[in-house]
Amino acid sequence: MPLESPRSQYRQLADQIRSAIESGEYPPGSTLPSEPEMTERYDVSRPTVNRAVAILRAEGLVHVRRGVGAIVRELPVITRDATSRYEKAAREANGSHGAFDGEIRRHGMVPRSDVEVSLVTPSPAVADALGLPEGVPNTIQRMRRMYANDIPVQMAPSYIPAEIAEGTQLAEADSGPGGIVSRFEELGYAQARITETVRVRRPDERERRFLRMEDGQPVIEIWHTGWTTEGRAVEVCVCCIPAHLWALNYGWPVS
Amino acid sequence: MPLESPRSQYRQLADQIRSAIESGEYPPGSTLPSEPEMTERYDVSRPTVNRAVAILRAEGLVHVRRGVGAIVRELPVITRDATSRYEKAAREANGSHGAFDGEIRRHGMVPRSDVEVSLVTPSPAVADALGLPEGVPNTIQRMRRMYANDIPVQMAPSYIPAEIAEGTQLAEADSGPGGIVSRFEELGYAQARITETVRVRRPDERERRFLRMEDGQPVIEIWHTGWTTEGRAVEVCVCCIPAHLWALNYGWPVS
DNA sequence: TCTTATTTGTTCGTATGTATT
DNA sequence: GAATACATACGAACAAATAAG
Repeated sequence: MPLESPRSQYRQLADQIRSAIESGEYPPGSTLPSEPEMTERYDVSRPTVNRAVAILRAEGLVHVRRGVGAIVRELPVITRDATSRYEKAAREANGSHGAFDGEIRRHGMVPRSDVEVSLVTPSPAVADALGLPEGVPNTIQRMRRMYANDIPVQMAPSYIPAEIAEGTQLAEADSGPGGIVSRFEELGYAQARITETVRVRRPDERERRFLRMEDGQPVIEIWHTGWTTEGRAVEVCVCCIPAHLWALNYGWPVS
Repeated sequence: MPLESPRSQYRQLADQIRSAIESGEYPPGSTLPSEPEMTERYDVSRPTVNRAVAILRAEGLVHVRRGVGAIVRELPVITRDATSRYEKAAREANGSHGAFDGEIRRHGMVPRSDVEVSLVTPSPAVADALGLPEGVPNTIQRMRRMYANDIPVQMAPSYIPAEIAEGTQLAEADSGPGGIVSRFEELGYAQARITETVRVRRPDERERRFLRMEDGQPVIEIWHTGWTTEGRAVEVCVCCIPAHLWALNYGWPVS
């Protein structure tokens, strides 16, 4: 590979492979040529090839497994419509259990999710968001792990004051039709206002492993808070999703 | 450095340096020890040190200049409050020209922005978003480059149908008090509803250079659309910001 | 189950180039 | 111009995961 000075070889190689992927030469599910093969084909060293592939990994374009190779990813971009996902119609459409189900079904994929419910001592940040005292086991955690076509796409622990949730379906794994938002309504804690804070960061090891994320790939973290008309925060959800898989939609009236 | 097998040396080293930064051992503005120095101190090869530093760069923690070293960044996280930034009060507070000015001032920093106005043929995506025919120079582009304390923090070209903007202050570099949203109001195209789509991606070369971004660092791209009560899209803004510098806030009533 | 070939992950030592001071 | 510091690249080697027999 002839090297044009301003652009490094590994970057040029990454560009070339990316083009090949986008042109369909390497379709989703196929593997790229092995590193030794590309070493020869492009006349560069193996570390250089490895570094080029690392770029594509960080972009979410390929998915590498040792002993197998670099597999081209299918890239179903999932749209999360924040505004409509908390409307009753969207939550209960097609018999969906909550917003996520409808979201994935709309993209023609099959949703699945696990929920683990437990009584926990919330982190200071969560306690603060809920207006609860710190360091006390006063919160129900609903740890949801979500999949689309069996691919992990979201990890989202929700936190609810135990005072509200205990003894109700909010503290059960199956939250029933319409998801927990519908349960809040029935319990007299209808969510009247939503706020969300969006940040991009690197995943921690646990998240990286669960979401099967490549090195260098960022996640989007959404702190989602549901408020009653009285201004009480009744639910905080810390949603963690692979950045390359999702697009977020928001819409609101200008007052 | 003794190597624990499951975690690579360069990752361990990155962790160590990160901790040192967070503990204040290397305060913002200071430089890390040089690579040869760390090579010796941690007893690893220089490429390994380089790779560890690359992680910190991608995280936005340090900023590397050849011939100088790795400089620890100050990390002022700027909050972009999407809901309130289009309210008149916020836009015109402190004599601010538009939402951005107020946003930066609120963080105790000094805002500055350049605007270049030109008549352009919009990309298909922009034309589509505005409901205009493609391939025709029918759009006013307001290319804004924004700075906080003279650090580039945002690149945001706005697109307005030429039919609306031409001959008005919308087509001038200085959009006047309250920013262009106020001008739309005066022209009878008050924005009644906002939609935003958020995506995370790698910056292109131009963006990377302007925003002084390190290798591997993602940007947030926000497609912002302003709609009139009649449902006409009168403004599309493609906002590009370094992901590590910003947090986005949204809030809306549940209907 | 064990073995072997394949493939990627990581690291080293070394060398050269380029930007800055 | 010289010294310093990072950027990139090569070749080699061994480790670890996987697949096939």
